[in-house]
Amino acid sequence: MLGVPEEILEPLSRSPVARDVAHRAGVSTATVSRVLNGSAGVRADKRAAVMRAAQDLGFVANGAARALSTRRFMAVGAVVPNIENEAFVRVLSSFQERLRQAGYTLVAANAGYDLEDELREATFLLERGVDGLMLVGDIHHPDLHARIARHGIPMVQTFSLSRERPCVGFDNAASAARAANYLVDLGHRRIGVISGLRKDNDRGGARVTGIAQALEARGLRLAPEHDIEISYGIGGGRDGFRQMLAGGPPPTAIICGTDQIAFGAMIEARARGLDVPGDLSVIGHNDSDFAPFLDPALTTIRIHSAEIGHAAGDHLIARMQGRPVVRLTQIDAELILRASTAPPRKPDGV
Amino acid sequence: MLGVPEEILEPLSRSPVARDVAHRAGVSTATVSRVLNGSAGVRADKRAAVMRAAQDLGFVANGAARALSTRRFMAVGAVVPNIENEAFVRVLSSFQERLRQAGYTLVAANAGYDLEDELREATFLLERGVDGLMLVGDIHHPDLHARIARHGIPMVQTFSLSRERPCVGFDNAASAARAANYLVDLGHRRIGVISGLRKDNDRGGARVTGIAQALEARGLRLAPEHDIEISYGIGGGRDGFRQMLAGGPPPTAIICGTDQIAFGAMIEARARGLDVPGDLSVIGHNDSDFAPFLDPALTTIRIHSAEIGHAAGDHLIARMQGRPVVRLTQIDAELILRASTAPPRKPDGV
DNA sequence: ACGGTTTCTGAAAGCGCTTTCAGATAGCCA
DNA sequence: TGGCTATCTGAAAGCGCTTTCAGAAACCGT
Repeated sequence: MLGVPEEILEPLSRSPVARDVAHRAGVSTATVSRVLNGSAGVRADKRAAVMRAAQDLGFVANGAARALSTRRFMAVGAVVPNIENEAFVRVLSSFQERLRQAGYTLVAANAGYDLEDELREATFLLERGVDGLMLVGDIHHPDLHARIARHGIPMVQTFSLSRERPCVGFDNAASAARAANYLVDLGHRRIGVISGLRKDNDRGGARVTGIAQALEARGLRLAPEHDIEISYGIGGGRDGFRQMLAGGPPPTAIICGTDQIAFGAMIEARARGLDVPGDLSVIGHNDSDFAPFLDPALTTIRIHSAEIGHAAGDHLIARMQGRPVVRLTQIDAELILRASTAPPRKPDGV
Repeated sequence: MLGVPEEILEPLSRSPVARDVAHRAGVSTATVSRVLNGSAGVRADKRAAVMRAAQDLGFVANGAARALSTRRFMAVGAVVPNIENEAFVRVLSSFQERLRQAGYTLVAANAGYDLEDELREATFLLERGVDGLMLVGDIHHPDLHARIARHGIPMVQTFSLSRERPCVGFDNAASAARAANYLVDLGHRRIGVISGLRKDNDRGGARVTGIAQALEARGLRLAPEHDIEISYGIGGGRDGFRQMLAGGPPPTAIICGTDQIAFGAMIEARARGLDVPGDLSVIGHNDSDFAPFLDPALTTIRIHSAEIGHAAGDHLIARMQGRPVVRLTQIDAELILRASTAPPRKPDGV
């Protein structure tokens, strides 16, 4: 009573091919193809017969044969540094949404912040025959662009802007600088940074640079002991803040590379009896779903991931279809003010 | 000085094919193929010549042609309910790891907890020619299995166990029941549940059922007003707990469908002046990365996502290679005890 | 140095689809 | 109804690779 055993359909000799449909409908494979695709100019009765036959047989065109014949695979690849990172997942998700609408499949790969690995994964996708490629950031293996070019497919890079390559992103330095300026405006003078690993990661690097420059422009500086680099995560945030406190006079405000890091830093601050935002203002990055629910709610730089994904998708689709595109799409990040930032308790003279 | 313009490689006539390599190496395409693949029995000098030529030309075999010829696509599909859900991402990630090692590509799709959409996405992957398919859960569109069978490819379902289909997962009901029993052992008598949407989601449903049965076995019951269904997320957890409090005497403990929900419920509890775990014990699901860092640290049911992904990958690879496999792999979830659970402050008589 | 093996190698036949090209049909006007 | 154009349709030629099959080359023992 639990339904037919699975094997009943299994040995179905071989899946039907276009010729089977053609036979059954009494037409040629050419007509079958015409009906199932472009469908231009096939007489109504034949069309119906083909549809019917295809239906009956449960015909599904063989993708490889089609790809070989049309020389288009209808798939695009994406290589992201970390598929478990919320921001990238959101981009992939919205990217896929667009692609799917246009009939493309997304094939995503994970490169783990390593240039060699990224090259390997991208090559793998290229071999598979993807029709386009999405990359993250502006730092890649020296061979990567040549390989992509050799395949003659379009690529777009996301998150960072670039003069040289088509891109969809924002100015990491500028938006981090905005956060820094906001803190300075509030009266903070000793401002720290806890970022994730910056090696081969232009986003992280640009953010710190942006902050340092903003501070300098205001006559302040990012002290080396307040510039901490950790591996991502809540635990990293705790460690990072602990480390920062070990290095001289504590900052009155910190900017963190992710909301997870900010969360960790806040936990550590509380454990040390520091009040947020009274003793320490905290700013995160990404506006993760939990950010508004922290105590206090986290001020953060919101990256419009969904829009980046959509724009990257639109860009690639347009190019694959030979339509004109703009090379650079800027989607600015936004500073979301919440309760984790406030003027320092006793304004520091410089 | 910024490097050569991008166009320099772009119009590279056409990417090299096996015949070009063959020419250059002075052999036939058959030999090229032999060298680049199975490589059995080709004289060393010819082999070297072919390698050399392939290298020089930057030859990359056309995947579609290869797939068409071998009738194997070297890709497997996965359809998950929500690609932004941590648990699924972790499974995909470890699943991909295994596949990648075996030379397969993972193509993942998002079905959004809707059976029709799942069918659509799976069909899409099937059309693409995937050699295997991973699904989540035990509830699917009635046509789905027939379609998969028609393609003659193996599939494996994850997270839920099944008598009828190959699967890798755990007994959702049993592990939730274990959590319930633990709470009862602590002395709790009024236990509530906040789960995500259960429609077309056997995992969620099984968990609640498991809890209800466990309570009944101990002479208790899951009161309808303590059985709340919400859409996932922290906000949902807050709403859910609020709703629960509105329905009569409050529970002294709750089990939540995810750690996010638990987080939300804890926030709401605190907002209402309830102490966790003094007034309310909370158990989550998944052991998300933030769980140990909540205040108090969250007791939760840890799902060994990485192991599920690995096992599912191994299973599929074995079947695609025609090796024997076990149909059912059980990877039990584990109750991780932390600080969010404790005996109720004043033990309730039943 | 020769026949018999054994090892290599290339020609050619697909894999299943799309698409061109020319022939077959249908449609139209006088 | 005949001739001409406009539509449809099928045969056949690929797409670029793998793989079979049979012939060529290399190797062996005597």
